[in-house]
Amino acid sequence: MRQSFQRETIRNIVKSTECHPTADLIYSQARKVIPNISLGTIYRNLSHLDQSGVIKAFKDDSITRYDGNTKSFHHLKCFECGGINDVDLHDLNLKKHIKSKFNFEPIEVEITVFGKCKKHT
Amino acid sequence: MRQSFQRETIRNIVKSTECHPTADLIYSQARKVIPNISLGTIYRNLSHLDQSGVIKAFKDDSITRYDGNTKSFHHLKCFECGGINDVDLHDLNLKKHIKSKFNFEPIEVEITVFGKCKKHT
DNA sequence: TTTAATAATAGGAACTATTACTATTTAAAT
DNA sequence: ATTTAAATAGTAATAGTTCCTATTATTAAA
Repeated sequence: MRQSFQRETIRNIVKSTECHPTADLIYSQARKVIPNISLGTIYRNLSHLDQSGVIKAFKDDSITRYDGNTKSFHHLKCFECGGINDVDLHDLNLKKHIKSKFNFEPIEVEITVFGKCKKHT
Repeated sequence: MRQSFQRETIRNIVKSTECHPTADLIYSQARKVIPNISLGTIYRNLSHLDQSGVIKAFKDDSITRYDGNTKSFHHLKCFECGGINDVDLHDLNLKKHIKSKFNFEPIEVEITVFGKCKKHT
């Protein structure tokens, strides 16, 4: 993979926030640095970065969001403000349980908990 | 809510399968019964049925699937065949854990386990 | 240090799932 | 039977994303 200023810029934008930006938000941030960057470039690079494990893509409703934190796999999503927080719910027991009970070989466990965050209780 | 043959047909299609059909699949099944049914009618009614708790909608990647089983909330998805199975992972402990550890009021827990089903191990 | 090969880009068209719009039809309450 | 509003068919519009193509830029090799 050859290097490009566009990809570095996109990488930095995703890595420097915890807000799980969408392609569109990343696009508008990137345009501040490279005014004529194209949306195709945003998507292509986000995809590369995701596939190479540098960032992590996930679906929020029907929109893709990107996470600079590749360590935490689970999310707490607030019904009130839409905010999403990364958490680690260490799913090992769940994996064992699934393997023995359902005869299914678990590889990845995706958990999203919907509810109310501390700001709205 | 007034009754219609279209809605009943759609309901029956979703209720009589465990394959989590998409709107498009339901559309083509419904056309066998009502050849000129429109896709808008499919979506409108699936939405009604979901909101009234008769069926359950969920996102699989970027497509919406519909589940006649409203009791099981969690899914096992096979990487190999794409098949999705309903399971109940009784998430009560998870809810307690989240509430105490993250100061977040959990309402619904969505779990999807990706891996290999018994046909592919 | 030029050259060659090809990855990456900008810009725009195309695609897919879904929703919105509108004139017409239909269920069911009066 | 008449009335009223919900539901419909058909179609246009939308949003997010991917695809396409001519051009540009990075890197490896000569």
